[in-house]
Amino acid sequence: MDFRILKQNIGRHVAFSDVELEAICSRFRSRKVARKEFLLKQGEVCRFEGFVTEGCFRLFSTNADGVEAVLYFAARDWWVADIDSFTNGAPAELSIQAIEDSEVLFIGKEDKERLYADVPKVEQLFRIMTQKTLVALQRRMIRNHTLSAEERYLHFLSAYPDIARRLTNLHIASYLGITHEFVSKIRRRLAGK
Amino acid sequence: MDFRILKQNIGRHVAFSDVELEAICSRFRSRKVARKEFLLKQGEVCRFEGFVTEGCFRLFSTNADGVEAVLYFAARDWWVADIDSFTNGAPAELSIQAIEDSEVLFIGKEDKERLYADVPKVEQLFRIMTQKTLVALQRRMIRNHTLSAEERYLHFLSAYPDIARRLTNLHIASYLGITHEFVSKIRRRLAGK
DNA sequence: CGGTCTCTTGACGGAGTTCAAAGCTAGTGG
DNA sequence: CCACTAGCTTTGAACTCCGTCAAGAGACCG
Repeated sequence: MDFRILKQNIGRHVAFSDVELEAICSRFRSRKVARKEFLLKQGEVCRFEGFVTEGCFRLFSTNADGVEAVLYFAARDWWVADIDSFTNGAPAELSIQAIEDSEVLFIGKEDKERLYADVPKVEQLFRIMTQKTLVALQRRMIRNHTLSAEERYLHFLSAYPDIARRLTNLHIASYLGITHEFVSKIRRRLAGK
Repeated sequence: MDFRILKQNIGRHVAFSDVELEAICSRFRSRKVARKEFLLKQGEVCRFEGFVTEGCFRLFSTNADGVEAVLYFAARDWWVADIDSFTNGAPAELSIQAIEDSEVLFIGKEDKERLYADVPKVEQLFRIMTQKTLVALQRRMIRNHTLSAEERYLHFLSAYPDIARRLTNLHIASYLGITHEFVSKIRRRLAGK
């Protein structure tokens, strides 16, 4: 049970005392997830928020035709959840699947409520984290509207080199919103330089 | 100075007493903004969060080639700000321009800090609002990866009919990430049905 | 080995862009 | 009330980027 990464992650957003950090961590439980195993399946209710301490996940949505769209990848130091489903009990629009053998620290709804009560500053923590996530997604949205597939591919590689190295073209394509065949063609073009 | 809309908007997310609502509203100031006027220009620091009570704005980013990408439109009952610039003082990546003669209630950083101190539940309010915005943007990201331009156009019309009616094809195109000529061609296709 | 999954390649097609021209408003000032 | 302009919309032809389909070549794992 390695809570150091979680503490560092939290400390990057809001300053907590050691006592508070312990109080926060004590609400989380650890869980191992095997490669290809699902933490959450679209349509279920998401009963946790998770923090990845090892491995890597993909969060994706499957449409009526069975086509998957990856919303993002979550390696060590990332959070995973279907926010709307977790907070409102709605059926999840996302599936969360391990790409590698992984390990997650997770917290349920009741424990999170108690956490808000025990350590009020946690409210601020999640506000700030959500805000940063929103800003990052806004930037990505704008990139998607102004960059070509090749530029988006290069940006992804340079922004997340450690994650990209572990992914198949299929996954990267699904994240970029293009076909894996075209990813292959982009790679060839780039190789010839 | 019509604070009713603001109170209703806030009340939809978190329950406040009348006293608290007054305390919140007292921190906001009203301002009229003429059509085509800028509330914020890319590169400046965003010194406010705004709530639109009348009219309509566009929030967009201009890239090195001068191409504009609309992030979203904000009519009555929407919030406007460059979040990252407002909270961290970074140069804004967004411009905010009035599309019509408009009216905004805005709050500066110091007043917002005081508000957090006066009414702690406001922290929760902004966490929840940010969360809902994030979820909506996640859904839009997935739609952009799975729907065609025509489907995205139709979705926009049905999701925001009142806003869409007031926009030019140029604005809609920039929001959808396509050219305004193609919007025109989509409309023709749809008319022939 | 043998099967499954991934990557590459190519021919073809279609969705969306670019560029240029012309017609349509709607506001503006005389 | 008309004339003028500036901005918006439409249209078409040529072009590009990217998707689809199909096939084959690795690569990995039991």
